[in-house]
Amino acid sequence: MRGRPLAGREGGVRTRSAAGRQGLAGTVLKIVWEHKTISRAEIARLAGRSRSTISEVVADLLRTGLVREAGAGRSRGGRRPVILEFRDQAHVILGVDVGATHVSAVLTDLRGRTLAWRDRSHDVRGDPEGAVALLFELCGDCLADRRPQSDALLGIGVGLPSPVDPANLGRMSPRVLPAWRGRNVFAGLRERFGVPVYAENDANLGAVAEQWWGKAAGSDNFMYVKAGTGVGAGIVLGGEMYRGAAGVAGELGHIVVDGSGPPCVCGSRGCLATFVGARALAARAKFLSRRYPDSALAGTEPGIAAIEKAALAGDPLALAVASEAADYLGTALAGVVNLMNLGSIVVGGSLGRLGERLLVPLRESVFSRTLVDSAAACTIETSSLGAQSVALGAATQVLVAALADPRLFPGAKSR
Amino acid sequence: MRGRPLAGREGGVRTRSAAGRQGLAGTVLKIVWEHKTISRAEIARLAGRSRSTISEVVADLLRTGLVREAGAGRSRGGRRPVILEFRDQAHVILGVDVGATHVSAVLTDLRGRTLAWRDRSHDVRGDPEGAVALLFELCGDCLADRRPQSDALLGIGVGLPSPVDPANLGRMSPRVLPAWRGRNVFAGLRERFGVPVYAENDANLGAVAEQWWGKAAGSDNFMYVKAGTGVGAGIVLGGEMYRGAAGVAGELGHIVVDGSGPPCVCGSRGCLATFVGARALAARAKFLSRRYPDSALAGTEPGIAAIEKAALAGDPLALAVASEAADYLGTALAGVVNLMNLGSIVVGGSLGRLGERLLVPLRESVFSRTLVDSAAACTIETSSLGAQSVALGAATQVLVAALADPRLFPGAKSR
DNA sequence: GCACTTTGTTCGGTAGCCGAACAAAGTAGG
DNA sequence: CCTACTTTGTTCGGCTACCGAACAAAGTGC
Repeated sequence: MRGRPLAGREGGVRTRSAAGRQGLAGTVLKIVWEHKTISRAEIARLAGRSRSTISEVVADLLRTGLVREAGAGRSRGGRRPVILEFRDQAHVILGVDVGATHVSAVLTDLRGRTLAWRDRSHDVRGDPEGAVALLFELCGDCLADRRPQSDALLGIGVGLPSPVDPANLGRMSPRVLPAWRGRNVFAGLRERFGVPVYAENDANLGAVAEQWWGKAAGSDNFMYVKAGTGVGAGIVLGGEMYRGAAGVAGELGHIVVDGSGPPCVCGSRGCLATFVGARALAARAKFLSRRYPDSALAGTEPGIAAIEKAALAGDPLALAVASEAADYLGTALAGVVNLMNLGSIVVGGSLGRLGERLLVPLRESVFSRTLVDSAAACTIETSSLGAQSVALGAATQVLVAALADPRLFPGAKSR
Repeated sequence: MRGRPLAGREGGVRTRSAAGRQGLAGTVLKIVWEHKTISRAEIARLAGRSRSTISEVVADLLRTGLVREAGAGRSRGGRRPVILEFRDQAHVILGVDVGATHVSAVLTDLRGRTLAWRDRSHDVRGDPEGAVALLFELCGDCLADRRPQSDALLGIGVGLPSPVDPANLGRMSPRVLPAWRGRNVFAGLRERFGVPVYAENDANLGAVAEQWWGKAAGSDNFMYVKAGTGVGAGIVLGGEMYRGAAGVAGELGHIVVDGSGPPCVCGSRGCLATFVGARALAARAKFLSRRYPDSALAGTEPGIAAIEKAALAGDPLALAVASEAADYLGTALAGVVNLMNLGSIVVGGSLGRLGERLLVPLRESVFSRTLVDSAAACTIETSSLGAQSVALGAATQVLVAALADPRLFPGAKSR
């Protein structure tokens, strides 16, 4: 949004949405998707185009099978409108989540509904070859699950625990999965299943999932925090994924929250990651266990999963660890909220699964440190999408691309 | 940039710039402006349009007087091109900077060159009525300075030390200048000078100035830090000004840099503002003066201006204060660089005027705390625009709007 | 001198969208 | 039930912005 002159010679009053790649067809398709059922006249009003134009575009969409006519709607004082309906089942999408220690895949329809789901533990870094085989296997399994077998596959989305340059998928950053370098996994997927493949960073996909199906719906400027093994973030600004100058934006873990804290791998001291990473939480739990001899965790070597479970059961030691983590996380997030004036923050990953037990101390920590304008604009929630979050986001990015450009749907006229 | 399918059905290969408000005319005008001199054929290649189309648009632009033909250029192996030239002197722009304790105005041509400059100290909050009168006076003075009197005024930009909602100038946030509420200063300016008026937050305008005329030129994701009385920032992401969910983004001063530091007005402890604000620096200088009895500042009650002057003269006490401030500022910026993966940071305000004396410790502080990918992508500089920075940015925002939509130029055909 | 480029213009054509007009199908008020 | 007015969706002529082919003018390089 640029500044406007007071002496504004107003341009068109119409709300022409910033069309996606394929202009009007994409705009209209997205409107139908959003409303599920809608008439041509209503689309024309929303898109700011004439009814005649919309009629033409809709005729194209009807031919793709994505949209169908479904009887007459209620009159608004004149002829009854013909209701158009988005066909959620017209295609299916595969979403794959490759983590550090697991591979999972989800099959969804065009409304993000889960049709099949597979999750398998695997040491991805230790056995990258096996991970690729597993990835193909899970995809095949999910596809075998769908009933009529006839729903065409629209595409495959892949989430990776690494920065991804979407413009340059062929050459992946070798940082996280060195063994994947060279062997182009994505090209393999594309050939095997005969559909486009999209890849993206996992935290970014968590953000996409929240934006479309979760707590961030309707928020244009928000951050998804993935607090698991490490602390990462997916940032959506102005409704678009923000990647930064080199595509590595989202390193939330290296914001300083205590200048005199322990040293961090990044070279600084007291980084957030030294307080809320999985290893830090485990160490802290062990340290505190003397004070909580009754805790279920006392005397054990608790992992992140054990702490999560204990906290959900109300274990005081686990809650103390979570509360401390929330305070540190909140300190970092407060700075971000002040600087970026975010509309919402959604916390996912293991910490996010604690729900209210995390949110109460977290909100307290953030809002006690933010300026009133920024605080008022920002809501803080935990994710409700669970372990499928990243895979769901991976599927969603395929949906996003196809809604913006209906030509990507198999069977759509290509020009 | 959205993710792209590997199986890309490539669309147009052309580089159609994301046209501004007025489509092709704006795109072409901006290209001419950027190249200063350029041929029609070259424009066609850059804009990804046919030569016939560009010829037509250029014919329109020639009529506005913004562009003129200036002889023949060098042949590239065929007929010699007709060189088009952007007329920097076709119009002038007024930029106004209303600070807490001063009002200044600059008159520029369309290349950002200063044609006139006025700066006056004034207690704006204490005497808002007087500030408005002063503002009108300085604008009039600047306009009286131009030689031929014939260059038409294009518009007036105003910078304010307060969040500004550019979509809603009539009602300003009453936070900073309560007395300005109601009396619509902008409407007054518009009527007096008969041109559009644009307003914007001062830190944002500093960023605009750096983006167009300063150290951030060419950077799409950068932050301008205004370290003066307070610590604010103007953030440009994806080439566009970032405002946040409620238009108040940029509060850099309330990032925590020391969890056990002194309490801050925002409710937190150890905020950046408690270490590098004008008041904090003065207090710190006083405290340290015992250790530096030889310092020019010892025994005085140094203000921010005195510290700045002493530091530039090499005074050890002032340098120590600056160095400490740089360390704290760097801690906060490191977090931002990690999270946002910025391409560059430009420091302005009083701290920025210290140049290398600030940059050496600041860069050390930032880069010792950032991950290699983020550090490699980011350059850190001090502003070279000096006190005119905000006023220059204010003028520039008018230029930006007009280049994007040539209809805003007086004399341009309105359709 | 000749073959080949490049530039800028002219001109017919097209895609995308609009608006007027219209028939179909409704509502609301007497 | 009849009349006046709405709303919907389609048809159709037309406009705007742009393209591409063709061309003349003006160059280069061998």
